[in-house]
Amino acid sequence: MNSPSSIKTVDRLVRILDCFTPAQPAWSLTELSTHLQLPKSTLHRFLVSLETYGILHRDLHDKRWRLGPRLFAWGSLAAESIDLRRIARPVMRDLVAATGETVILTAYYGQEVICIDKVETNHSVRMTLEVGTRRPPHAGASCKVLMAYLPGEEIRAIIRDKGLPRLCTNTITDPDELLTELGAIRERGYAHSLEETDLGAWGVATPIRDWRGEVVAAIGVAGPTSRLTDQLVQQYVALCRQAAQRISMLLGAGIGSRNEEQPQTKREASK
Amino acid sequence: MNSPSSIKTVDRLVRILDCFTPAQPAWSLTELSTHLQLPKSTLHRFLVSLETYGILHRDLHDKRWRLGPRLFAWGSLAAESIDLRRIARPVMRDLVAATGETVILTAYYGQEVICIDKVETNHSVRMTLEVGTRRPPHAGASCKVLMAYLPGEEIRAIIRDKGLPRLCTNTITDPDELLTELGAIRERGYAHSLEETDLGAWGVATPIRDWRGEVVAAIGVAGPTSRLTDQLVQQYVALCRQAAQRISMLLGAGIGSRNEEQPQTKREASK
DNA sequence: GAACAATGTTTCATTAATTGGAACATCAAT
DNA sequence: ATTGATGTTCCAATTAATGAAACATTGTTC
Repeated sequence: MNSPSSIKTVDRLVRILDCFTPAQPAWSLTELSTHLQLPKSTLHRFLVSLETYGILHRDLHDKRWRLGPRLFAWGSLAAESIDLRRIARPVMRDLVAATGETVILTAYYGQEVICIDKVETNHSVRMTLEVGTRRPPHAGASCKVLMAYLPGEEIRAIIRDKGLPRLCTNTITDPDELLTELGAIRERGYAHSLEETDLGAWGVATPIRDWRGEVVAAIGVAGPTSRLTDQLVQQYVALCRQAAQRISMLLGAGIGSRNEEQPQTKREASK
Repeated sequence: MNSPSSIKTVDRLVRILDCFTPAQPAWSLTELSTHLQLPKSTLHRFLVSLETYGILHRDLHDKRWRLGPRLFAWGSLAAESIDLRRIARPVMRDLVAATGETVILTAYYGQEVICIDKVETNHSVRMTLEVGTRRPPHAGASCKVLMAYLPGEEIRAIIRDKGLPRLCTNTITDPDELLTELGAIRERGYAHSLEETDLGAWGVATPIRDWRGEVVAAIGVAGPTSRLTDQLVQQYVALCRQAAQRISMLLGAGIGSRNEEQPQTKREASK
């Protein structure tokens, strides 16, 4: 869950803030104290300190602690740093229109896959994944495709550190089986999944590359099994791949030797 | 800018993270070091520590530091705690449709006004304010209306701590003038502004109240002066007020004596 | 391509800040 | 009024953060 960093106070801070999840977004002091195995006095000092800056917020109504507006502000700013979103959004909208299913944009960070953006379909029965949600990398199409293009070292680290917990009926829990699957994904250039993360859900996903050809994100289509047929899957894979390529292109991928030849050439000719 | 809290490391952390703004979203170690007057070694330890958790992110391309994905994740979660957004959104959309101008939802926190949500109009010339942006409370319709309903103590504190910096031609920079204006806003029940924050921009705003009758947010309409006429302003004020009332109603306001029976003893901070 | 300059990283003795047990305060329920 | 639970403050012990300086890396100039 948490590897130690160079500043212990930061470690604690992260441990505290990470307790706030969609499942439990509000905590009382005592609850947190027992959950984190931290003395109430220490925790209390942290909470009050964090409240000073609006990082946490004590609800006047139920007297519980929640994530505060400062995090909201920082988070919004962090989102702007990801200009990938701005670039990908129109393409994602097109993909939703073409497939009639929810489209998600994901990236890998720190042994987790985070949902950067989503565009939902209008179908009343639809796949939904909240923006900002983090998931383990071994289950689901978007997760697997991102994992597939990590360095082998990193893949082994994930399996070692996080294990392969079963999230749903078809989650791959055997390391060897997963490695084989990741190899297959690299070969095919896309990943698909069926009930690996949620019952009644399927997904396909393809990698997005930056100007260096590095996989920096994934775009995925996901929906309920009720609308699933084999032909559709192949169609969706093709559309998804096109979308990924369009985004990659916008990120400067495939311009060829544009950045390969530059290093020698000095632009400072006027000097 | 920063009042001391009970944990110094948290103070530093906030000071560091607050350097990342829309104006300067990326910093190098040396830049930050000189800006914050912190030794490079100390700062370096912080940055590396924060990177461990994805709170900051070192861009591989330009080697600069930016806000990281974990803040994005926490921010998204913090946004969910503000269920005001979910409630207000449909009303905001209606208001955009009725006025043809951008509508913003704002709240007061820690001597600042933060933009919680926005719905933009389709006009090519339009008012835009990014979600998550923080502004001083003394200029602009939304800001002023939120300020107007703060306790007098808090209003004085803002003027004392932050001053009244001039942001645009019509910014109110005189304390007495501002207090008079805030009184007028309370009497009228809405605020309006013309070029107080941005050249060529106007705005009107009305307060949103929760089930206790407390002002918890503001809804505002804003646009370019090119589309402004006096009749329109009055029309927009009426529409804006209706919208605020609809949202307040949805928050449980005006259900009658539900919470009115509580004695009017305000829990003044008896410190 | 050697020398230089600028930026980034590590080390470690000194110093200051965090810690947490325990005492105290507040609140709700009976 | 009494009890129990939750929240808040205190302070001596000890740990953890500090930052000057040495070191390493990267990029630029001649």
